Amino acid sequence: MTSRTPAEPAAPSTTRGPLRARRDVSSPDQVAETLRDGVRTGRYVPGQRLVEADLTSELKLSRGPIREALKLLAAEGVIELHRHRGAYLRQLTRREVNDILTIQESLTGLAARLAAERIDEHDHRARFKRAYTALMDAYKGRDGSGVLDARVRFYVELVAIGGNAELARFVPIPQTNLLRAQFERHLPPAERAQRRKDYPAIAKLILDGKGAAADVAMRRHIRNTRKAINALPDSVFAKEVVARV
Amino acid sequence: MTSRTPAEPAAPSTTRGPLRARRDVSSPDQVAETLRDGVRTGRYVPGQRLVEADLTSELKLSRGPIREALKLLAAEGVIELHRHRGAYLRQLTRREVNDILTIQESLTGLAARLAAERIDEHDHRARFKRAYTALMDAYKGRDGSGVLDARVRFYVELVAIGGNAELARFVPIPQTNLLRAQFERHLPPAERAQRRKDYPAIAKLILDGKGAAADVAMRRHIRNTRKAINALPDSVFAKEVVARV
DNA sequence: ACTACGCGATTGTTCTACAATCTTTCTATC
DNA sequence: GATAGAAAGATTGTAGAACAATCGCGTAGT
Repeated sequence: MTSRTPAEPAAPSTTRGPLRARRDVSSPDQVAETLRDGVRTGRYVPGQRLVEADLTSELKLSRGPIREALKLLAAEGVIELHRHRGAYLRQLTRREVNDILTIQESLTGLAARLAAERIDEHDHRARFKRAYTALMDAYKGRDGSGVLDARVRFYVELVAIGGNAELARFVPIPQTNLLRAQFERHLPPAERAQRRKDYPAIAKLILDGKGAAADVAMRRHIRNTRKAINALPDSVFAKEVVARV
Repeated sequence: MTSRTPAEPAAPSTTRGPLRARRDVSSPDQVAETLRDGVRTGRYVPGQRLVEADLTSELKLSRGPIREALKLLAAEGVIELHRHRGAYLRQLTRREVNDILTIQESLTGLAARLAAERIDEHDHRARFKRAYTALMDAYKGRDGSGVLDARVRFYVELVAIGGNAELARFVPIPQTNLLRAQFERHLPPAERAQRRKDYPAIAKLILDGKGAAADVAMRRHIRNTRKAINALPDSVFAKEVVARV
C-alpha cells in the first residue's frame, strides 16, 4: 500500500544484495518485504531455514533489525519460529491449507462485496477494470509468473477499492504467495483453466455493484481452489507434526 | 492458548514487575502478552505512548526483546509504530472501528459456524457449555470485569472448538480488548443488556449443530455491536488523522 | 545397535555506543 | 508580543561485541 508505479514491472531483484536505505521505511519492514518477495520469486522455498547470520551478511544489517523482521513475519504466518532452532519458511500441511483457505473464503468474499459496493466511488471502476484487464491479458500470454503477479495485484486492488484499511492487514497476501510457491506448479492445467474462468463472472458482478452475488461467487472460487489443492497427493504437503517431545 | 488453570481468577497482576523467565516462551512473546494484558486490565490506556526505556526498566529486559515485542504487537494491530516517534497504544477512529468490526463479523461468524459443526467431537460440547455458563454467571453477578473476561474466554473457546488453528491468529482477541478498553464504559447499560440477550440464541444454535444459523446469528450480534459503538459521540473516538506533513 | 557425552553452530539476550530524528526550549528578530 | 529559526534534550534506529542457553550431530564407549 506504499507508493506504487503501476507501469513498471517490479524490478527483477533476483540479486539479493544490501537494501538501500529509505528514509520512510524501517529496516525490519524492508527485510520483511525482501523476504516476502523472495517467497514470491521463488528465491526461498517452503521449509527452508533462514539463518540470521546469512541474512545479516546478505542484507548488510545487524541482527537486531533482522530479528525484528522475523518476528513480524512470524506474526503474519509466513515463517515459523522455533525457539533456539531458528526460523523456517512455512511449509503448509494439508490441514493448514484448508484452514487458511477457509478463512480466505470469508475474507476474500468480504473484499469482493465491499469492492462491489464502492465500485462507483472515485476512480474505482477504472482501477478495477485495469487490474482485471491486466489479469486477463496475463492469462492470454504464455508468461506464467506474469499471471501470478497480475493475480496478486488484482486482489490488492480489490481490497484497496473496498476501502477497509484493516482488511489489508488481514487478507494474507503473503500467505497467498506461500500457497503459490508450494502448490501452483503441482496443479493440473485443466484445474488452472477452470479457476481462470471464474474471474469474468466475479468481475462482472463487482462492476455491476452486486455485492452479495460477488461475495458468493468469490467464495465459491476460493472454495474450488481449496478443493483443487486438496486433491493433490500427500507428497506436496508438509507432514503433520505429531508432537514435540 | 498456553496452559491455563481455569479455576484461578487470573492473578491481579496490577504489579508490573519483571516477568519470570519461562523455558518455553520467548521474552518478546512474554512482553507482548504482558502488554496485551495491560490493555485488558486497563493498566494502559488507548493512545498512550510506550517508551522503550520505561519498558526495559519495568520488565527488566534489554531493548532487543522489547523492540521485537513491539514489532509483533504492531503486526497484530494493537499498537502503532511511528518511525523515530515511538509506539502508541492504538486509539481507534470511527472508521477503524467499523473496519475492524466488519471483518470480525465475517470471522466470528465463521468461528461460530465451525464450532457448531464440531460441537459433537471430543469434549467440545462440555467445554462450550462450561464457557457459556461462565459467561452467563458473570452477567448475573455485579462484577463488570468478570463479564469481560468471561466473554473473551467464550470466544477463545469458540475458536478452539472450531478447530481452525489459523483462525486463532486472525480473530483478533487483542483488538477486541482494545475495543473494550476504548468503548465499553461508554456504552449505555440498555445496549449492553441487549447484546447480552444475543448469547443464549447463539449458544443454542451452536449446541444444536446449526452452523449456518449460528453464523447468521453471530454476524447479527457483531453488527449490532458495531452499530451501538457507532452511535457513540465523536468524543470517544480518536480523531481521523488528516495527513502527515 | 544403542546410549551418553562432548563439541560446534545457532539462537537469545545484554550491554555499550552512536547516528538519526523528533520535540521542546530558547533566542534573535520583527 | 509574536514568530521563525537555532540549539538542546530525549528517544528511536542500528551496529557490534560478548556471552549464556540450547540444539543437533558426530563420536566414543558399551
